Amino acid sequence: MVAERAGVSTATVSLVANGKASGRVSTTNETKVREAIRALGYVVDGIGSSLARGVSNTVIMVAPDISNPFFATVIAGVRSALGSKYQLLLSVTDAGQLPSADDTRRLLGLRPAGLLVDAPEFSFLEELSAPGPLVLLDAPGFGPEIPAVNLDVAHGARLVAGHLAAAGHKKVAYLDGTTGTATFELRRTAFLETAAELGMEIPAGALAATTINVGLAADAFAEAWPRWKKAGVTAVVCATDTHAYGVLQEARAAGISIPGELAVTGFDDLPYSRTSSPSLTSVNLPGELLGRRAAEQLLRLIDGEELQTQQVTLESTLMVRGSTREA
Amino acid sequence: MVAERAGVSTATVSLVANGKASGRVSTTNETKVREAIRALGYVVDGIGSSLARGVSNTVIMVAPDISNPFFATVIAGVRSALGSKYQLLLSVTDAGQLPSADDTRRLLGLRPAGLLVDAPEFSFLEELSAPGPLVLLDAPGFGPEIPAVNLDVAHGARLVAGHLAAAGHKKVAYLDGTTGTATFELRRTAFLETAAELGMEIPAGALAATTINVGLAADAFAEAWPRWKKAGVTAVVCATDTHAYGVLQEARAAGISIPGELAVTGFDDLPYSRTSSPSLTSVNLPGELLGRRAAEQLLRLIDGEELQTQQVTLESTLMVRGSTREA
DNA sequence: ACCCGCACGTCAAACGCTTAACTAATCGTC
DNA sequence: GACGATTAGTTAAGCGTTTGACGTGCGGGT
Repeated sequence: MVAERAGVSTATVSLVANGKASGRVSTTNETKVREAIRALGYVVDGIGSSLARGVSNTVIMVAPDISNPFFATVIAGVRSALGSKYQLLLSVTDAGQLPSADDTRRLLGLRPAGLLVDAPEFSFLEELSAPGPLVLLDAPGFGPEIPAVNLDVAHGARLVAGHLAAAGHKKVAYLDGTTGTATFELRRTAFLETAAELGMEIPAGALAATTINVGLAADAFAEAWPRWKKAGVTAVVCATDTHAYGVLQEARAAGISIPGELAVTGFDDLPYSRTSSPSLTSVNLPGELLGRRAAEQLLRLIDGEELQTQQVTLESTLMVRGSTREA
Repeated sequence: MVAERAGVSTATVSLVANGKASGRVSTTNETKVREAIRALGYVVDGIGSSLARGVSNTVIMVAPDISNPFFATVIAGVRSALGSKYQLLLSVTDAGQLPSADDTRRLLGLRPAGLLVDAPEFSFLEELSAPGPLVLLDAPGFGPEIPAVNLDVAHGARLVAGHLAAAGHKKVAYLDGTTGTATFELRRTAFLETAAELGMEIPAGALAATTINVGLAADAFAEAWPRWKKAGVTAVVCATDTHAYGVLQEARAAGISIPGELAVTGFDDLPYSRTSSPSLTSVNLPGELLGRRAAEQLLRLIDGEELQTQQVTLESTLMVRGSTREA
């Protein structure tokens, strides 16, 4: 044990190890303790410490969709804001699955200092007895009483509509993502509304949906294009970049000139969109910022502060690239 | 408290909650306890439980590179093998960074039932006093005494060489990944060796390296291609699919016909490789299996079994596609 | 009747740490 | 030189479980 090696009580060791030594421990003893800690490679036992304090120094982030490259940037933001005081742990669910209530309960049993939840749908958190500090990421559609940091995807969708309208497109198609997901609902409705306001038309049948997958999107586009072309569609708006990749690929295979014959837009601005050919016009979502802000809010909650704003919304930006603009 | 509501002691509650009731608790009491548990929404406190048992029911996986889509499949495998007995938690490091020794120590302070480490380099684990059950993923170059599940990337590289030789390629270029990383070293040396054995030549200057990034790979290829072409190179082997995407993109931009004028191969078989155009010949690595096997080994270690094989190596397969074969 | 074993429960120690409360010693201050 | 204030350090009471050691009845065998 560290205590005996340094010739002090465990209380003193605890004080030193937690940096609460000033005014309680003499410098001589402090160095002795540090010395012993180093020599023995002692690390404060997180379990014991958590039990005594009633809470761990862990922040748990629940995420459903780890394969999304966007997610990595969110994590980076979270980490940078969290610093070294709290240890970030990720709990992932199977792809596309929502976190199970059971799993979540067990997570709470670990007594995290705070919880970050990045799940589009999440029905049961409210039921949980004492959730403790909690911040939702990119989860619109929850009450304003629950702290969240959201992305203004509706705004992004309006930017896309504005951009295409300004470029003179009259008839456009929309390739939707998984229906029923909040973010995709927002993207679609905002786009359709704004398009209508700006005098653009979405011909009958020019709205298709598919799950997120390059190949499926390519198929969906291949199937729909003859109809769309006949209807006079000159631009296709994709609910996510992944869809757009499929469209680009299929369009190239079919010899459709982009953006000459058909303009294509994406959403999410995944890394590949910068370098694809043609490069993809897309709505950039500030992932790193999303993570950072969420973690900052969480830290405030952990410190017992009142949040001046429960709901934070981050703007998205339109990155205009080759798929909608001649080079 | 559950105990008083059911009119029993906490000991009895513990027995029931852990399924150790048979032979110790009467059925009447057991149902009473279960009833109380349900009514109160009681969940065993992980912290208290971990302290008492000396170990938590958590498996921690350390991973450096969460943005790699390959990683998601590994996770899926781990989860499926782990089942619901252990809770999987991920500890990610900043992109490209190795886990810091300090972080790792703190993780051990959480008393995980086991540790899964997916880091190409990891110098200090051996120093850690009592690491407990530990399995390394895809970390060749560690001693055979430390349990690991590895991917036979060398075999994959040989398959690539064989495939190209059989297709009649005489002069090939190699676009390497970050040098110094174990997996890339293995890929390169295995490829170069086999290529030589099979009578293929890597002309001087036909070996370039770049970090993993589509754009950088494209640049590197653009810069090197005139030389390579002059040297008679008819195929370029990429150390990772990401590089290959850059090459494909640049080649298309430059009007190089693939695979007619130049064959391209990748490595990792990322999801996009199936659907790119042309589709990419690549070495498929069994990510899901990697995760599953590693978790299975870990479970054995946790149960105190001896491993019959400390080191497991999983075969990779060559997926021959359009980038090396006319359709 | 008596003893044994069995089924059912509870006790209480232990896990490793934190922290309020307390003691002891030192130091000014009047 | 006595007293409060300050500083340094310890004691011990938890935190919420788990689990081996103990009862305590009760039925069966002799």
